[in-house]
Amino acid sequence: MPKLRLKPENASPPEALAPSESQLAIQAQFIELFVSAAGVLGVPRSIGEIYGVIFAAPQPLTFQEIVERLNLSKGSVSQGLRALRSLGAVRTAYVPGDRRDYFEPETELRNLVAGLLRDRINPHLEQASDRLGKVRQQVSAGQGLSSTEAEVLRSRVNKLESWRKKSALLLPLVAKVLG
Amino acid sequence: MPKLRLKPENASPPEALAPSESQLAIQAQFIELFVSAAGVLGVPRSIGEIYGVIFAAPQPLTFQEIVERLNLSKGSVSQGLRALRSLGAVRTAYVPGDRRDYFEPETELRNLVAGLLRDRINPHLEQASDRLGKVRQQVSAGQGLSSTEAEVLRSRVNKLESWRKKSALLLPLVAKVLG
DNA sequence: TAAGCTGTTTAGAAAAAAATGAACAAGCTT
DNA sequence: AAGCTTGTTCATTTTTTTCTAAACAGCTTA
Repeated sequence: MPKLRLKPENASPPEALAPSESQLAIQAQFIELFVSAAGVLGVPRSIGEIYGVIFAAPQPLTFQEIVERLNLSKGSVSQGLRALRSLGAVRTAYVPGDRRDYFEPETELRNLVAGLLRDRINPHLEQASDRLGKVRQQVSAGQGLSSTEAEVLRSRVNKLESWRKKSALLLPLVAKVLG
Repeated sequence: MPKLRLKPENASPPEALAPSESQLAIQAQFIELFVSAAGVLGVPRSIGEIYGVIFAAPQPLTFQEIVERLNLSKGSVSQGLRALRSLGAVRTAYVPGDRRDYFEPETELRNLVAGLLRDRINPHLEQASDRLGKVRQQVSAGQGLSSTEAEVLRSRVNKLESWRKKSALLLPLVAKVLG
């Protein structure tokens, strides 16, 4: 008989028992929810699954538990957890006398949104600011444009500038409402 | 000598002349900007290009002009324009005596954001509401949970509910600030 | 009604993104 | 130090998304 890949059940570390059937059903619902959210946010499905399974767990989960419950490869889980930590969406919890990492969810919307803004939105906004300056220059210097054309282009650049300002106004407001 | 694929230059329809060099440079800058924005929003690059080229043009563009300026296939442009129209990001402009469609950009941030919310966010929020009800039910009915575990899960569900409420609060506010 | 435009649809190719799995590092334990 | 355990890295494979090209539909004019 080949190796059966049994879990070592005797040396009892402090991890959760195998989830009951109803726990599994609940977990599945949570995961669905976050997978759908991942779709909206444009992040990989697996990241939604990982956050979901952590969010659905009453206690912090180990890396190994995440891998087993989701049937994902270690590689995917490792990468997914890295992304989630960088967003501040999961934290590691310390468990005395256990070398393994335990993961628990950040549940404050304010902090989750802040992470998204920091990691995904802000860098692009800054880059956009640079580009916008460049466009403005070129439009000013523009040769070979009829004056009405030049006028339209200037107004387009001004529109963009006003978008930028409104965004800059909006983001702090978002933070405030969520806090 | 094989066919040279000349544009018929004699029958002069009301479309713009070939853009000058500086117009091309300006156009390129605008396009870069919107391609980058497409990245943030998670829409295909080609859609960013199409919106960009329309935004950069002092006059409305024809389908054919978009195809030529971007070196995209007719298929991509057709699909991209459909998506942009569905978002309300481009409109068709009527030109008397011309059978072709002319495209011009929606430039009000308020309307652009409204389109995104309508097409991309709202459907997911509604779906999330449904799922959330389901989870709540299952957590209430949940067997095989210790009472502390059940307590944590209930609080997680409540968190989700509060996220939903805050989002519902936030979206109108966004509309207001942008208007 | 044939022939020419204008644009749409869609099967399949090409490109991009995501997931896997095997090698590897780092830390314990014996 | 040899052998676990825990997790990371990264080259490769798989899956998904995006783009293309060719057929086609609907008008308009000859």
